[in-house]
Amino acid sequence: MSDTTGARARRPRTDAQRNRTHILDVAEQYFSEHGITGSLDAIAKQAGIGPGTLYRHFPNREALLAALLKAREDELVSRHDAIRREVRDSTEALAQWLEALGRWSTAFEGLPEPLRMALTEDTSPLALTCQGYITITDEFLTAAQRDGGARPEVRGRDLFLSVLATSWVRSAAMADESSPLALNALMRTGWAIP
Amino acid sequence: MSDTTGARARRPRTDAQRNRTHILDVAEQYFSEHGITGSLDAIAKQAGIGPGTLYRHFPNREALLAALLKAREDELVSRHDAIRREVRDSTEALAQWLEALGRWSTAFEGLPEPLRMALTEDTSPLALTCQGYITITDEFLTAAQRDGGARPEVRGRDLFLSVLATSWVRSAAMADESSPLALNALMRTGWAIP
DNA sequence: CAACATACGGAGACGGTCTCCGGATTGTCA
DNA sequence: TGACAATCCGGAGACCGTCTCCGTATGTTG
Repeated sequence: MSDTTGARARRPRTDAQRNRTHILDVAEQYFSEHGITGSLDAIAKQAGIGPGTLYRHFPNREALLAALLKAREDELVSRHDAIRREVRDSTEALAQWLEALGRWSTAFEGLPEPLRMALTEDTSPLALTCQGYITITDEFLTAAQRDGGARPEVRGRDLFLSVLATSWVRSAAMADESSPLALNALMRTGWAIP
Repeated sequence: MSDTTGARARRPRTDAQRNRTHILDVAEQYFSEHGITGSLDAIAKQAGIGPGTLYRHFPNREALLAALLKAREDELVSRHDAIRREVRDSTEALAQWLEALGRWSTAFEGLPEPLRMALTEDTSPLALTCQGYITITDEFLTAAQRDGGARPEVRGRDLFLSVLATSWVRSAAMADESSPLALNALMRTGWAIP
């Protein structure tokens, strides 16, 4: 529905489109290096544009983040498909999905924070994404529960939050690198049935 | 060693002392209402003093926080004593200690964040406090492990981080109030041996 | 090539952190 | 008690980050 709609808007100007993708490129790198709390104006400057331009494309940090994560969404969705296709054991499938979620939520330093926020304020552009992933988690979870591999009292939302929480611990590189692993193990013994 | 040291500093002026405690009072209330990310200058204004005065007493937000938590330290220490005195079952003792830690780390909205930071940068005034509580956690934990109530591979540091992580989830009041409870339960099945 | 919609850019309002130092206040000692 | 020195106060303002507004520039369409 983007081609021949009745009163269709003309398509965005090419310079705008170019700027948009360029901002995303720069932001991707900048957030990777400085974490998501880095200065947005600095990103604009590094992209060679004015702050106004950046803020028109992405009205705030969350919007920019959402756009960046959109790119990684395909990655996660295809991982989701691969797991459904290749992993027979439903418990193992859940475990692998949670691991994929963990990688996703540590894409940038400090990412777990806005993700958690998005779960409370549904006005956030990240809220929809999170909700979708919770649903997927629930699917894997109920399958595992049906097969007796996961405790029945656990909910998908709780697992999603667990992943976020352990990713949050991992943030701000700890002196002790083993803690995130330990927490993951703790979580797993928490939801799994041996 | 505060009385008759050789070249002892004279004791602080009474107005300074008065200001200090007054700042703490105001900050306690302000952080309770607005979370720990509230404006420090606003606290100064509300206390009827200049920003400079606040920052001389507490050079940054962390220092102020540390001072506020110092007050609650007694509370936690006495809780620690009470548990050791009254709770016979070492596993139950550990559980109760973790619960006390959880309450401590949710004293103010947003508190878990600086606490986690303090664990990585040992220059923080909060670092010592955290370290102490990790040690205590380790004591309770090894006792529980000796009695076969806790998994041997778990470490005190991991449990402390777990508590912080669940408190972090609780922050920013979720629409779903049951999640923190669920996470706590998950954690417990994670470290406990039935 | 108009003329119109759209987008750009940067000046600057705003709010927060934190510093600096002239002036006020307190403690001390003769 | 009356200086004097040590100490502390207060607020102006430097600095940084977020975000807005609008005159100007650039694309797009007929």
